[in-house]
Amino acid sequence: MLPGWSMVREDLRNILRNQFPHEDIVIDYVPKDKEGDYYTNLAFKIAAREGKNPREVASSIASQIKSRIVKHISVHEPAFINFTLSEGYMYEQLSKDFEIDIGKGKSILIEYVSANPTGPINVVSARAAVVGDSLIRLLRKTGFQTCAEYYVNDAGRQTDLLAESVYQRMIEIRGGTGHIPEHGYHGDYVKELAKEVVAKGLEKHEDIKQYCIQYFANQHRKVMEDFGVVFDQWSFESNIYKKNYVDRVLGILKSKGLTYTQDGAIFFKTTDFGDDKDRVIVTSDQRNTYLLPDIAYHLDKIERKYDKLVNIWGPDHHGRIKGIVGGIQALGYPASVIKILIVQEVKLKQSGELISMSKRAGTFTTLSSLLEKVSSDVVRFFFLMRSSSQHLDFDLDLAVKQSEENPVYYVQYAHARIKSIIRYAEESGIELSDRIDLALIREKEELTLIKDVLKFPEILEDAVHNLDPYMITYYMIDLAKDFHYFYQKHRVVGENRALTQARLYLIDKTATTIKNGLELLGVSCPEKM
RNA sequence: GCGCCCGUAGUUCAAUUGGAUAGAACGGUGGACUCCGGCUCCGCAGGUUGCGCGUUCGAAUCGCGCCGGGCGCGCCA
Repeated sequence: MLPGWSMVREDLRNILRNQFPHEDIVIDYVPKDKEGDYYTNLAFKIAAREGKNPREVASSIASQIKSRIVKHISVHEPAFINFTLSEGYMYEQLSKDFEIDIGKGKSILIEYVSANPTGPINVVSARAAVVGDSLIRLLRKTGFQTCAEYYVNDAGRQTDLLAESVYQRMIEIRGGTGHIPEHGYHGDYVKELAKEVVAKGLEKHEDIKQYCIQYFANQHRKVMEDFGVVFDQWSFESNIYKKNYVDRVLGILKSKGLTYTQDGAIFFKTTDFGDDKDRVIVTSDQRNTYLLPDIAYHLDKIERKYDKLVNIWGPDHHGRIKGIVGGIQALGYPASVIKILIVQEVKLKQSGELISMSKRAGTFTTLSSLLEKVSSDVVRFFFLMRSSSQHLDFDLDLAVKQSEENPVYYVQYAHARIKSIIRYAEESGIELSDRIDLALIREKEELTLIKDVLKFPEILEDAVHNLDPYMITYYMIDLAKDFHYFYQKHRVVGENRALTQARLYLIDKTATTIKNGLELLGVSCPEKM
C-alpha cells in the first residue's frame, strides 16, 4: 500500500498549474464515448483573453505537457484538451488507501428538521432529515468536525395554541362543546392527545402544554432514530430564554439603534441588511415573535464556537433568511458564518392525485405512515436522488410498487454480487491478496471500473462544495451499472490464477466503494440479499 | 400587485455551475444465459430544453420581455 491519497483531477490540475501558475484551472470529465478521461477548457480562456486562435492555443499547450500520469493528450474541436490516463498511474492510485481531508478539522453545526412540537413529522421534514443526515455523514468523512442539532420551539405561541386546542378537545370528551381557537390545530392526533391528557389528570394550561411538548419531542426523536437520523444536540427555545439570551439580544439591537417602535410594536430594521421590509420582533401585546428568540438562538450557536453554521429549512421559510442573517450581522458577525439551505417541497402523489398538506388542517402525510409502506432505505435513496434545491414529486403508489426494481436494490445487488463472487473464489481456494499484478487488468470494462473508483473522492469533494449529497446517489448508480456490465463481459474466477486475483482485487475495491457510498446515504449495504 | 423558486423525452429527474452530438431511470418495444447471484445485460423508439429577443468562440445554464406552475408577503412559525 502506498501512503496518502490524491485525486486524479488534482494531479492534472497541478501539472497545468506548473505551466500556467496564474490561471484558474478547470478539469472536468470527458463525456462517454469521447476520447480521453479528463479535459480542460483552458485554451478557450487564454485564447479569448489574448485574441488568439483557440485551436492553436490548445495544440500549443498540449505539446508542452509531458507527464507520466498522462498516456495521451488530444485536442478536440473547437479547443478541448483531453487527457487519457496512463494505466500505470491508475494502478498506483487504485492501491492507495482511501482517505480524504477537505475540512481539516473545521467545525460545522448543522441544524435541521427542527419541527415544532405541535404535531407529527411530515414528509417535507423527512426530506430535510435525510439531506441533513447525509450531509453530516459526508462532512465527517471528509475531515470536518460536525454537530447535528435539532431545535425545539417550545416557548412560542404555537405550543400555546396546541395546548388550547387539546383543552377544547378535552371539553368535548367530557360531553361539552369545544371550540378550536383561530389558527389552532384540527388534526385527529389532537383528540388522541386530549384523551391521554385526561387520563393523566392534567388540567392547567401550562401542564397540558408541557405534556404536549414532551410528547412530541420524544416522538420526533424516536421517529428520527427509526429513520437512522440521530442528533448530537437538542436545543430548546425555553433554554435560550432561561439563559437570558433573548433580552440580551434585544438590548444589543436597541443599543445599536436598530429598532424602533410603531403602533405599539418593536420593529427590527432588517432593511439595513437587505430585507425588503422591517420585521416585528415584539408585538403590540408584548409577545416576542419567532425572530427575536431565533436570533438569540443563533447567537448561542455562534458562542459555542463553530466555524460555520448551516441551517436546513423548508421552502415556506425562505422569507425568514434575511431576518436571521440580518440579526447575526447586527450582532457584529459576518453574514458568511451562516449558510441557509432551502430544501424544496415534496409533493405527495397518490392514485394520480396530489395530496394537499397542511399541518393545521390536519391533512398531511406523516413520516411514520410513509415508513409503514416504504422501507427507510427506499425513502432515503429516493429523496437523495434529487438535488435538494429542486421540487420533487413523491409518487407513493410508484414508490411502493417499484420497491422490487428500485435503483437502491440495483446498487445493493452489485455489492452483494461482488461479495458472493469473493466467497466463491475463497471456496475455490483463491484468497484476496495485495500482492497482485495489476498490469493484468487492461480490458476496457476493467479500466472503466478503476476510473469510477478513482472518481469517488472527487464526487465527495463536489458534494461538499455544493453542500448537497444527491450527486453521490447518481454516482452510485453509475458505479453499479459499470460493474454489472463488466461482470457480464468478463469472468472473475477463472483458469488464470494471477488474473483472477487481480480481478478480485478490483471488484473488492469496487465493493468497498459501494459500501462507503451507501453509508454516506444512510442506506444499508447487505452482504447477501 | 411585490419578492423568491421553478419550467428539460410519455413520467420522474440529471447535465460537474458558460463547454463537445442535452443524458439516466421508469414506462413502451425487440433481444441475450449449459457459465462466479437474471434483483443482471444489450438494442430500438422517444427533444425546437415553455415562447421570443439579446450577450459570445459556445447558452438548458447569463440578461430583458412574455406564458405557465409553486411558495412567501410587517405584530404565526
